[in-house]
Amino acid sequence: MAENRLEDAVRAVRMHYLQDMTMEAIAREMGVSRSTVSRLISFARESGLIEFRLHLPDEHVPNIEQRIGTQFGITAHVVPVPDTVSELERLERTAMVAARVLNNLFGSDMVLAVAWGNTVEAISRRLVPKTTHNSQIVQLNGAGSTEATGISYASEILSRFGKAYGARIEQFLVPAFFDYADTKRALWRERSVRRILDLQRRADVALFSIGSSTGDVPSHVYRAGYLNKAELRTLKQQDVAGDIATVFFRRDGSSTGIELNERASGPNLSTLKRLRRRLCVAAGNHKLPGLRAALEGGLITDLVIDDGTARRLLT
Amino acid sequence: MAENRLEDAVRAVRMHYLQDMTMEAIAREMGVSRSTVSRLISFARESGLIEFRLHLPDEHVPNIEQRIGTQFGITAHVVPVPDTVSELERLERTAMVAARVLNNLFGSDMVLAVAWGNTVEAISRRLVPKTTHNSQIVQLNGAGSTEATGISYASEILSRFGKAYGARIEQFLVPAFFDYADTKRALWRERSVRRILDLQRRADVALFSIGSSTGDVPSHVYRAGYLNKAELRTLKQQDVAGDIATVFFRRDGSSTGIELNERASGPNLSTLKRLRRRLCVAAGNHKLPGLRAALEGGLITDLVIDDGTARRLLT
DNA sequence: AATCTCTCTGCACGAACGTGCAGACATCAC
DNA sequence: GTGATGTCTGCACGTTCGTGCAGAGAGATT
Repeated sequence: MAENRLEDAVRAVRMHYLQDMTMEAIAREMGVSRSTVSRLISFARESGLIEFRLHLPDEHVPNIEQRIGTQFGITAHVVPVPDTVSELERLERTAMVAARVLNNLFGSDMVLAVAWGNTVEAISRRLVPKTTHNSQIVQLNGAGSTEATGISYASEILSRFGKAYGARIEQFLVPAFFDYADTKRALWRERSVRRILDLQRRADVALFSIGSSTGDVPSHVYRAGYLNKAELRTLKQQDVAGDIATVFFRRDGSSTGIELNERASGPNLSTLKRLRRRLCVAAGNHKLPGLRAALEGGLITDLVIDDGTARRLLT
Repeated sequence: MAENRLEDAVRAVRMHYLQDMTMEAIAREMGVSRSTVSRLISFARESGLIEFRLHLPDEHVPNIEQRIGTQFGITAHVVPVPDTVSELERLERTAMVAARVLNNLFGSDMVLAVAWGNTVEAISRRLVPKTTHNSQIVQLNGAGSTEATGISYASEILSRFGKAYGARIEQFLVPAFFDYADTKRALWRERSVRRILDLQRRADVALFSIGSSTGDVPSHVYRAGYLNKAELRTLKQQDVAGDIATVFFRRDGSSTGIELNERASGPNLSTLKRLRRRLCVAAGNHKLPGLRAALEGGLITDLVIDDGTARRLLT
């Protein structure tokens, strides 16, 4: 029966979307009730069996996207969200679009490196399944903290990606930040760790957001358990604008001389920049300073951003 | 205003299909009525702004398609249609799918050669617009007859294609069949005609159905005004199974020695076979003998066919 | 200025759709 | 055999959507 369900779904979807038939008519032809057809079609949508693809006649790409694209040399996807909605809904809706954009970038025989945090978590809940072969998901930075809640959180995110793409997942079982740079250097020599590092370097697509200390929902790493007050103060003194996967950078996109990076588990920025596609998802104005800096540093190749933040980015 | 309409449509479509919002909610955000949103979205669908793409997890391609595909070495699209519906509806629904399949084959910088007839006419009415650049549509065979109704019929079909793709169209202003082979040979030397012939030879995609003398709706060329009774009798004697664009062939796909082909306006089969993609659309059992022959002769690379006919094809 | 014509919008109604619920049926444990 | 458990289906209801119609507004015509 289970295989039949999928075939039925294909049949129903074809009739509905490709032949413009009503579910009623499809039900009659398939000899089931209309509700069953409705359910088959929902099932098909949820399992990514059908994709809605937008064909913009080039000259009609919304000009915010065009302007962001040309100004920063990236591909931009602007998510229409009115300024009135809550930060949370803005994030959710941006995440939903990001999930679909990701589907166009990631596929068989590829490696996807994912950071973790509020934004990526939201995306992980909205992923549209897509069957791939021989692909892998690798965690981009460690999640261990003094409170130890981060690990299961990160691994849950990761497993959602694995499930959606039918891919093998590789956790990165190290703390987000080390207390001693020496420990990191030592660990980085271990073969188990090097295997992960190597996979990260070979990633075809990296997915991340921008970490920021401000905003209603500050990024995880700026909250208790990861960094202490002294460290946070130091970051501020060094004019840090944001971070990607625990690696900090300044307004001009540079990261040299920021001591904390020596103890961070994420990839240094020059390593990151070697990856082919670097998909950044940024929702909310509090991401702006960090986003500007990341764009300045050329850390991003593809951007999903909400409407309001996009407009402010251009001013 | 006109440009705004398109942008609004894009916005609405994105919210509806990519963010799963109801039209009600979209209307609120855009400050218009729900009906306007509904109309914007219909408009977007009709103008091909949004495409519904089916992702089959490979191993789940309906096995009729798979079997036809491997048995004949082609790509098959089987249109689910119950056996109970009328021939007419079967044709309409097959045509609708064919129009979408064509959109995947044809694009910018390409030449499309179209035959004309009941099937292609139905397709022309269902075309999904798609903007292309520097592409051309060329008529594959002449339409003139002793009754002279065919020309405007064929040119209307052609212009629909041109409109849908924003492409230049080239009519082929010659009769479907010549009375004297000499006339054809003479005309084929004319530069105006050679320009068309050359375009046909350079076509990237050819679109045609199979002509057949049987069935409720026999193909145009088998009806009055094109061939007389003696000619039809001769075809029968020579064991002709069908035709593509006025060029006849036998059960084994061969066409040598069929005298009428010397006087036909369509491309001879070896010329046709040089084209990269040859999309055949066949709806209805009466097309079966001709279709088998065409497949036998390797004249087809892509096939859109209704379910019932597909099943019979495999037996 | 008055009138006509064309296009676009919201309203209102009927058609199409999604989903909680309860019954049917299969599977498994004991 | 009996009951527990889980999955699937159709029904019925509330929601969401498409569309004929009539009014509003913008040019064009006289």
